[in-house]
Amino acid sequence: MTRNRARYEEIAAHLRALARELPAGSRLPSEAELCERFGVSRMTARQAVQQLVADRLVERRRGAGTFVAPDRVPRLLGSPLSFSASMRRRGLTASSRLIDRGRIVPTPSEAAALRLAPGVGAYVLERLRRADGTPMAIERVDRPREVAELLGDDIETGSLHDAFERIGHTPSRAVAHVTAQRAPAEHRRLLGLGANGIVL
Amino acid sequence: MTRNRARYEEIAAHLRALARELPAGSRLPSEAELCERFGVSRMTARQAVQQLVADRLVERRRGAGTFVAPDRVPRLLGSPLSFSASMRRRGLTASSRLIDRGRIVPTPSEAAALRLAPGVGAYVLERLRRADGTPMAIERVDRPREVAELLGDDIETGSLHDAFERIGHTPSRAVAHVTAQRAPAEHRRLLGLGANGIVL
DNA sequence: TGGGGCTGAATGTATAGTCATCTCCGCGTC
DNA sequence: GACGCGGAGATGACTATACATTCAGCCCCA
Repeated sequence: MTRNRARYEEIAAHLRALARELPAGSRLPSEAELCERFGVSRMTARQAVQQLVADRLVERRRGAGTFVAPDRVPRLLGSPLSFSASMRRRGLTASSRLIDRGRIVPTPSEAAALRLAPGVGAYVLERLRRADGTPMAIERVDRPREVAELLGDDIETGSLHDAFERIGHTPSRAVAHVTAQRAPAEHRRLLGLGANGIVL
Repeated sequence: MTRNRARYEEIAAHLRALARELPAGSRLPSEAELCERFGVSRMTARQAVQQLVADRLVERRRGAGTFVAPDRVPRLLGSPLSFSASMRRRGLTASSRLIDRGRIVPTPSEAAALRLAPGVGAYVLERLRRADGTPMAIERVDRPREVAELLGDDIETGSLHDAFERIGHTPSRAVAHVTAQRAPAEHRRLLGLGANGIVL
């Protein structure tokens, strides 16, 4: 009577709880420790850990141990924040075509959304993302200064997410926007977005 | 000299290729067949298959076999298209709070984006999505008629993705929109969006 | 002809190892 | 004090096996 839950599910639940209450980077119990604590074989403990790895809650470093994954929010919301990485995982080749880039003067309402003073120019970057040639998404990034440091980078095929991390801005929270619409200031207040928050 | 690729990676690559060229629902080789063909033990073959399962490229049915997963595009782009399911997988409780809903008369440009005749009203649905109480995303759906059939549903906590599927519209492609901006008609042409395509 | 049970096939769970490879850290040497 | 080597510990890859559970289809009997 194993009832409804397999042993490894039980262990995985225990680890999930740990991973949620421990700060990012904390070390989790090793496979050997789990074996002893739960009285299972190593493959069973391993299966539990791998479930968390698949969910990106945890990272394993060979020879070192198992650690709570950093930047949990972007991983939580999933792939669009890192299109390239997501496609790579699936064995597809991510590519992108630059549709447009340059400088615009935003309309007053756009300026408000970007927290810019009216009349100040903004940089625009717009790309068509493809997975093995099939168009999947359009990305458009409007950023006051940061994009300037990206213009000229290897943007045709690269990952915006990585690029943003290189210059020290990790996307924090995301606003998923079904059907295009401006995100009013009210939304950002509800989400507690900081000035560096990138809005999706 | 295993070189750079583990046996199970090799098998996984082979299966990925199969899964991509076969139509959805096709049966893939069983674990036993993979064992024989690649000369590995069952646990190794299994590891390869489970990699594809984690990527949602494949579904396994106990007692039946392994099959190419249906509706590949929404799964491909990941979670925001199905927030509830994504959170469930991570052991979190997805909830949502209705921010606003009702009828609006879109501005001319909004009407164009929705492919509506000017002056015709549209239904708006706007929700704050939370994972275990932490606000994660704002969803806003503008649809001419379909949303009407959702108003009154169990929308406070439910899944939009599921709801859309119930009434026969499966989200097809997605436009990921970094920083809020309207998606001009040009974008949808580039992506080849149909009238039922839901824009993210 | 219809229903029911049997059975083979397939996946799910779990055990108990082996060998490889990597990382971290301490200890000894220079 | 700096450097390097080595060992302990950790994950990665893989094997061989056993039993449980579920599904689907076939055959037989009524």
